[in-house]
Amino acid sequence: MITVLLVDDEPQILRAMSINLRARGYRVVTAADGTRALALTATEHPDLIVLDLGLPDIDGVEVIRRLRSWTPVPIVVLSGRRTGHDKVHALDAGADDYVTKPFGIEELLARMRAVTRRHGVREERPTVRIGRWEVDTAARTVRNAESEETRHLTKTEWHLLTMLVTRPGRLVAQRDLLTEVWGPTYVAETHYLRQYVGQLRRKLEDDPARPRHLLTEPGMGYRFQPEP
Amino acid sequence: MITVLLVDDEPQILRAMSINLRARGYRVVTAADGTRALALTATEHPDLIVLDLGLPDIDGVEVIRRLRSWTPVPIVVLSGRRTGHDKVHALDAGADDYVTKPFGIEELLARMRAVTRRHGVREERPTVRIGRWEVDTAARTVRNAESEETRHLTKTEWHLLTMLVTRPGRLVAQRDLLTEVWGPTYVAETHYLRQYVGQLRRKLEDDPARPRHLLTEPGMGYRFQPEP
DNA sequence: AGGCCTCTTGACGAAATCCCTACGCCCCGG
DNA sequence: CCGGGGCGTAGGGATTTCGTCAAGAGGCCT
Repeated sequence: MITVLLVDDEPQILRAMSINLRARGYRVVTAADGTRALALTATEHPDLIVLDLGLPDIDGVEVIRRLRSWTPVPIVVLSGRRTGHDKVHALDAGADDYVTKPFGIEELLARMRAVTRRHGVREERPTVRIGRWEVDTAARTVRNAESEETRHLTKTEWHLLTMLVTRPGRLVAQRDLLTEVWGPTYVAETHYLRQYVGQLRRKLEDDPARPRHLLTEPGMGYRFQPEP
Repeated sequence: MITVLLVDDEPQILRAMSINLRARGYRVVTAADGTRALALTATEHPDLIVLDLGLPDIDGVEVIRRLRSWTPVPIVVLSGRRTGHDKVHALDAGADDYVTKPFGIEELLARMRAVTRRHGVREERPTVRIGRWEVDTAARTVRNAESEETRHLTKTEWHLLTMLVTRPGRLVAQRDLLTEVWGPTYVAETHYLRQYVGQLRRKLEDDPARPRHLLTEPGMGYRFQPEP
């Protein structure tokens, strides 16, 4: 699992971005100022740092400089200022890429992927095997381990599947699945689960009628059983 | 262990919810007003806050706002008011989820699980040993400590077993088991207990006829005896 | 508008679980 | 010796829950 250190002085932004990144399978550590950012980089060894330049204690560019004195960890900079100066200074100091606010989460994710790839961060994607299929919940792809065959999953199918595979071996209660995927008003609609689990089995299980990885626990919920 | 800060101005509710949450393995800290809630958040570093909006000193939404100025800790809001305004204000201020009174404990627990999960709070596994079996009541798994063998328990079996293993070494009265698992109208149906305890023994005890961990206390109830 | 994809909803046989009855055992006191 | 209370085991019918087919509803792109 890839660890990202998020550095921003606004708690709301930290919160929103954390939720998004965790949903994509990243492990997220947050810091609200430069001091903590430097400390956490040392203790948590993040694979990637996403850094807002406007920090309360230390100037963002200075943070980059201090990091670069001892670690080559990739750094993606965020900044609200549109002037190019920041960008130049940040890149000079050793940042790897730069995103200007306001930005879409997809843009940030794309930059993060690009930077980690360039740095050869162990492409240890949070990929999961279901039979002969390789499921990458971060990239949202399913492809056959041998051939180049791929499977397409819909948004709802991904949501449901992610809920299951991120808790390998654990029972996930029907209630949890329904509230998370369809919303709290759907807690009683268990037939949605049957419907969509059935679809996932048809797309991913070798023998959909005898599932080996997407298991039913009658009356309780479902369980993703990883390969032994 | 996950620490939950419970904030509510009614002592009975605090007490009832504390008991329930502790039985599920949470560590619980309580506060009866906003001032204490803010102070305890700083000193106890809870992993999750469950907050009633109607507080005697500070408005609940204001409490959320003050918390959010410095911490991204997940917040689940409780409110008796049915109007949507509260909900919107609370979520705007930075709450993560919302439960309207009256609510079932299961619903609250589901929301708590969803929120802590989204925030990447790591849930420890209260795993219990019964002979050569390792029982994980959170994941709902039973697996052999040496081999990869597993045992499957049904919903009712899990319910009953959880009641026993969460009170290690203590006698659990027949009436308590029946009330909790089958409901208050079944307090006289002691043969259900014999039936299901028998099934659990066959699945978990080395010698079901001579149980060493799921013990009968004739006329009173049953007791889970942990390994020495 | 038309077609495609996805989500929602209904219906029904199949499977798993639960509920319930029956029966035998042990211990104890009458 | 007998009978009763409490316990453990077995088995089958009843009920709930599940899987799947099928089709309608709604959104989005062409």
